[in-house]
Amino acid sequence: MAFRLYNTLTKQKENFEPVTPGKVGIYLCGPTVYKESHIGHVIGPVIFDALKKYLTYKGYQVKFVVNITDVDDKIINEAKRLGVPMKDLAEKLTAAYFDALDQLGVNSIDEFPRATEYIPKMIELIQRLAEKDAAYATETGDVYFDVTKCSNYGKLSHRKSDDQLEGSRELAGGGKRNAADFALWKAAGADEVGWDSPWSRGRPGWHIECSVMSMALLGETYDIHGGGMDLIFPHHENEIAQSETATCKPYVKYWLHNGLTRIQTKVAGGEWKNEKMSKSLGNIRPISELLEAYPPAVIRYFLLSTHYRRPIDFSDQALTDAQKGMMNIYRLLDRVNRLNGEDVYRYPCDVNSLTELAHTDEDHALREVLTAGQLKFLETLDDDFNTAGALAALHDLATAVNRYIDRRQLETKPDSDARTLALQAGRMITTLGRILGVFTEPLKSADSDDELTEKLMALLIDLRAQVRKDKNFALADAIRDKLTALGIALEDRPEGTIWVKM
RNA sequence: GGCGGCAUAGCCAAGUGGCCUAAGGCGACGGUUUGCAAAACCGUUAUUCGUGGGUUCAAAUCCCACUGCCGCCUCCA
Repeated sequence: MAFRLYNTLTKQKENFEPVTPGKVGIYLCGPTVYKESHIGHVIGPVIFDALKKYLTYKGYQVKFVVNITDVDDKIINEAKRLGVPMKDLAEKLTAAYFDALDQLGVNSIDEFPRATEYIPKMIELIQRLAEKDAAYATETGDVYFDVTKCSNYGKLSHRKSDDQLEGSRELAGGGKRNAADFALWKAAGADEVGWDSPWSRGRPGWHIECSVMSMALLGETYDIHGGGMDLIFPHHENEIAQSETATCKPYVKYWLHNGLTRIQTKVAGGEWKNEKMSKSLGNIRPISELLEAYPPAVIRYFLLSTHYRRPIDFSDQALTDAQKGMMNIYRLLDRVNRLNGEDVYRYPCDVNSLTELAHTDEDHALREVLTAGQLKFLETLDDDFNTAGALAALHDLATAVNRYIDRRQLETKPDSDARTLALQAGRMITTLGRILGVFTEPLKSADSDDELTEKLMALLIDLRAQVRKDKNFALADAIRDKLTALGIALEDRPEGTIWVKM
């Protein structure tokens, strides 16, 4: 089956065919760094990081760019409020953003261009527009894009600008030819950061940096541009207008928009409702807070467990449930590791060995389930990158492997080939998971255990084994119950007792 | 006021014309296993997909109306 993606531009799923065969360029709108990043800022990176990994798996050579908007009115105002230079504020917040991405396993982004590094190129683009009379300067030194010079303005958001303007928009700035015209360049106040330009000492408008940086790094026509649904209008609409008017070429082939993160907010009257998380609504949950409360792998899994175009509601309940579900697979992976004294994460599944190792009917049945699961996983992703469906396929596989280990009683009967088959089956799960950046390594808990804890737990388990041997079950159970109260679960398994933190 | 999206079990969530008497997860309830647990496995938990019409041999999936929620039109990932 061909890989299909939903394109906001055409409002339908389309077969994916890159502009240049074999190569894919992806640009994702990154943060404006004026306040700490919240959960909504990482959903795009996680989704598109997974998408790049999938495209790479499919054999494409992918270049993935995420911008950092480090000059903007909001940053200037926030820096003023804090009494720090704009640059320092932007750098500090950018570093925090990078740290969050790193923790979430977002490691496939090739370039993070910063707006301040592309000012000359922005001025160039504005000049190109001015030559075509699509950009005009006002008396105050601001420069606007004239939307009437773009014949298909509104093609992405599917709205006609005339319909929108009835009493809704203030003509901020003044001097505009049309109400829908947007700023390409803004004159700076005396005490504000600014760059010299033919029109005024000033700074770029909001949309220009994405057009310039994406085209500089990916070409004037590239494959995929992503962002949150809230960016469709005006941001992406304006990007298209200014880019295509300047180049007379199609700007982007596939526009992908992810659903917004919602969170419960208490509204006037004391009721709760789910609404978009955004800085201006004041209901943000910083990503740093979340990364302390949950293992980053859980957040990544949670974000991928809903189709990317749907809004996703964040709550502790939802994250806890996701973690529990995810643990099922981690437990299975631990189980095959114990069985083989091997690392299931380290090597990919050796598909040929599945056939070589299969002897009994049970073995062959497992092999068939694995093949079917792999197919389901990949086919599901091919249909508009349905990560939720793909993760379901991994759960099916985990259940099948658990069942296999149970039926073949591998924990009590040493059957080397069967155990290896179970290991390879586990590796099928990690191999597929790796395509989305999940189940790539053992789950790290928020607080790691030190060596002393390990030794003390070994000691307790040893003592408890002794009293169990003596049939002193009351004492053995007391030890277990008290550990449970401390958040530690003991599991008496055929090969011995293991402990896990709950 | 204009434009758009969504509505699937107790909860989360796939599926968007026939393989659906609808994946997967959480929760719940039985059973196997266990000294007892935990974990794992097996089984049960939506004849039905917001409501009402319509199209079709066939609809959760298409069309119309209605209701509710969300988003955009001003900064937003």
